[in-house]
Amino acid sequence: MADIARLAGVSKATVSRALNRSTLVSEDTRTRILALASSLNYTINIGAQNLRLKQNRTVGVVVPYDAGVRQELSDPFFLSLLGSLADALNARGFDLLLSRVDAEQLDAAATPFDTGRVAGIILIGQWRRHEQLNTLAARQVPMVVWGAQAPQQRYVSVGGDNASGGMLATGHLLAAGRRRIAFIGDITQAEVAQRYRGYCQALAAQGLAPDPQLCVPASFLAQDGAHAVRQLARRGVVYDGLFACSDLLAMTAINTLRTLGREVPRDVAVVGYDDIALASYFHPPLCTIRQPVRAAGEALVASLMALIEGRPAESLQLPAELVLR
Amino acid sequence: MADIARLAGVSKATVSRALNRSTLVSEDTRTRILALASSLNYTINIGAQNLRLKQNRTVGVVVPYDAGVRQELSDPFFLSLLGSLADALNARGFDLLLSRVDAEQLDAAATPFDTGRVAGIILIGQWRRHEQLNTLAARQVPMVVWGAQAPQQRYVSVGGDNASGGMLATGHLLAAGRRRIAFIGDITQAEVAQRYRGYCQALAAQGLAPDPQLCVPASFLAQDGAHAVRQLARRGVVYDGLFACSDLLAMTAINTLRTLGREVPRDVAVVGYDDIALASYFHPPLCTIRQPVRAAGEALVASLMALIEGRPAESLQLPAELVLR
DNA sequence: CTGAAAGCGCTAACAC
DNA sequence: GTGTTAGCGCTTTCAG
Repeated sequence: MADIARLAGVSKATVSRALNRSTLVSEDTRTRILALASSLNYTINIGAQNLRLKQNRTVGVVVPYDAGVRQELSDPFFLSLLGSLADALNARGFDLLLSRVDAEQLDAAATPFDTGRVAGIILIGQWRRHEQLNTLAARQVPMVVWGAQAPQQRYVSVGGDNASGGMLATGHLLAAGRRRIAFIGDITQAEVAQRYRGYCQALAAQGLAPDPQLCVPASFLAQDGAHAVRQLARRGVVYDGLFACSDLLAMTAINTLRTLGREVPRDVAVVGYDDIALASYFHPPLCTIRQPVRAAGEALVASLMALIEGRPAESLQLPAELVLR
Repeated sequence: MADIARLAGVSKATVSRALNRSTLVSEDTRTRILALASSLNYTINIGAQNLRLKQNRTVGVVVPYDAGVRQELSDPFFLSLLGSLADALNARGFDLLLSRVDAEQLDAAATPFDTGRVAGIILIGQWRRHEQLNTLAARQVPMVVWGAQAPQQRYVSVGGDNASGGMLATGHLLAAGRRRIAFIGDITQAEVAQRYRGYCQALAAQGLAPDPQLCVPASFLAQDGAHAVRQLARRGVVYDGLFACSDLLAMTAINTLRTLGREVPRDVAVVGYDDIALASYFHPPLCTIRQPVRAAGEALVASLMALIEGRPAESLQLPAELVLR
């Protein structure tokens, strides 16, 4: 900026004003400065500007990883959520700083905030240790979390309506005449637990009780769909419907059912969750519960903006929708 | 930092030294300052530190979008590449700033660099306008691009070996006895053009000539796989093999073949490209060309680090690998 | 309308 | 060992 000032024969102050389109600078000095700046590919240094203005137009998006697995960022649902966050932030003139933290050390998620890198944090992905989030919130870290609402939660969350999703999925299978419906998912995860609750409610509405033999634990790793189906086979339990808590689980489950000689949907009807892009290309057509990714990104960003500006923000549940295929 | 200094009864300089683990500070003042800082959740403000040190440990990852479609960031291959970039950068203590630019305005990709936000740029995704990249490179923007090597390119690129990938895919189909092999892909894209070249070479090795009737244009949008298969049907052209330039195209192509009453792989054998996670769960099993995502992220970051540190960096091609399923 | 000067939070000579 | 001071690139009073 000093260079531009020298070349234009004015002071740094005038250059600053011209570049910020202040009205306190004459028409022709402004155009002269602007021309000079663009010819030199000069742009205001945001770091210095932030320092001076004590502002910050960057948001941190944090995705936890399992220290053990150290797997790639690979869940299609979270990946597409990330894309929608990028768009929602860009639209508001915010940058997105992506970082990954150990799922057990969630307090590390606040580092980019503590170091002044970002104005707030959006947390997406899977983890447990909810109490660490409360600790962060107590520290006044502006933060919005994707996921289920916990009973004692002191932070703002945005999530899908998992209970309703579970009901829709199970209700659809029941409506198709299925009566023995298996459930695949990790019910120690809050979101999955809510889907399981919806599952139980839908069964109860038909006067059916959930059979614990039909509930199989599974992580969000795709291959667990295969494990779960084999587990059901080992248990020797009879079933004609299957509700999988992600589309990836549903797909591997379907392939495994096929290798076990069971035809989908004739022998076992399957419903997945998320409605990832690939669900519509799968064969047989995969019926699923859509999570509104676009709206989710928007809502997460809108809530975070409120927190950053000191306005209150409510936790939110977005509607789940049954996609028939 | 001033607060900490006051509370510890020392100067800001001492606090700075203690926090940076300088040896010029006595053992017990250091521990006292460190304790104070952590109890207050205080961390050095990176923005101010960067300004003072004229350094920057952030890298910009830029993903172009089509202004028309304004689609979500959704290509599974680029998404997983993004994940591997996040890991590779994190491992080096760098942050990742994600931004999206209009594919027609690639010069905007340099904005985060011009504004001093990032030390360099990694560009992934699809675009045309290669000449804009040369312009950026001429401006000395440290930049590494994922993709094909162009003849007159003045920037550093890292990409897969597309010619070899095309040969492997086609060679596999030929080895399976297929002789009429369709090609689906947008050969105006440099990477796809190279795959097409590999396709032609593999055919030539068997004394076959490529039939233009068998080459169908398609974008990377998944549904184009369906369009392409219908196009082939309209042309009334006979084929028993199909090489699709992405797994998504292959999957929609397969589903469309099925609706047209053609069985895969009996009537038409199919090979895809990328080896995205879902390829292994697809039915029928999808044979594909693997792009080494992990190595790609590493290589992109390593090359960018070289450029940032003023070392030379060579453009690079990573080996393609045939995945049989 | 424009310039001089102070200061955002930090670090690195240079003193002591 | 520790403190003083100048300055990274910017904005913004306050004077002119």
